[in-house]
Amino acid sequence: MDSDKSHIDETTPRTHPRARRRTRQRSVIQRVLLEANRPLTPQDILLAAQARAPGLGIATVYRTIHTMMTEGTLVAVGIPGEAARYETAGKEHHHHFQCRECDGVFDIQGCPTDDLVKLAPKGFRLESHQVVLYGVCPPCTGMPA
Amino acid sequence: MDSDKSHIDETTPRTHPRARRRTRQRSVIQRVLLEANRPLTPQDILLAAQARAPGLGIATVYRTIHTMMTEGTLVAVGIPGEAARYETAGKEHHHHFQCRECDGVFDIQGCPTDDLVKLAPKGFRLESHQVVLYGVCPPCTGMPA
DNA sequence: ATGCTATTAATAAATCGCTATCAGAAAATC
DNA sequence: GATTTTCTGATAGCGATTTATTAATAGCAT
Repeated sequence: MDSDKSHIDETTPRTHPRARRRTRQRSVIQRVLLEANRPLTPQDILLAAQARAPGLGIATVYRTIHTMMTEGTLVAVGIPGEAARYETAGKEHHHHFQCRECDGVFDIQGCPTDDLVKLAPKGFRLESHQVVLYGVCPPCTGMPA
Repeated sequence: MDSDKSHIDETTPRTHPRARRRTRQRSVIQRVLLEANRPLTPQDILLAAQARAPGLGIATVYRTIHTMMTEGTLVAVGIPGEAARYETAGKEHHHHFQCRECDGVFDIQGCPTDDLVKLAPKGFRLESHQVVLYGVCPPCTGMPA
């Protein structure tokens, strides 16, 4: 019984669980993130998920975020001066737009990568970049969604 | 005594002083910011300034930052996931590079503004933008400064 | 169904960045 | 140099975000 586990190579030291379980809370949070199609704050996630999983706690949101980040199914999106937001991994290279009215962050496509690469001065090894556009989103300009 | 002040129009409600004094601490902090030529965190400022003003406290750094921001001689620079940094105002439009080794932030010149403007999707009113390049700075690549 | 254990909700507590407080130090003014 | 009032340093406090704790709940394998 006990010797059966002795050969298991724990190369991935898990902070949390060793065998994942499919819980209602986790499913709902994952669905919220998938359907949002834009980066959400932990609070955003909590609010949206509580509609489908009453009683959901903020700690579970953070735990699920960690789990998904570890799995590689979620990535953090940082916006200057803001708490981290999270969006599903696997999207193609893109950047973000933040509305100064509602503070919402939206995905935008396209990127003048070549032009940005040229900005790196001599001696600086460029590895990645990030663009954030600021302004007002359609709903906040009075336009219908 | 009291009536003398009654005619003063306090249109600018000062959080802090009304008549600035030239103190050693303030001079040193301002010099640090001017000579840095790149955005510094309050902690950066504190460390650099303490060399020239022993005993300098963090509160004074924050106070001076506020004072200078109010004066318009300092602007805040936000880097995703980082505390605010500050650099002297008046520079022309530019962006920043952050070293993932030392976390230092450096000014870079040039900006493909036209290309970035095109990224804003229909219905989004673009007002400003920010570019952050990530990589390794010259000193951290082993190169001499 | 039962048992094992991952998971959860609630909440306490730790961080972090920044601000307020206040007595003493030090500019500016006389 | 004495006076006045700003300025400073030390530290407590605050708001926001994130993590740890813990007893109870609920997947999942048997």
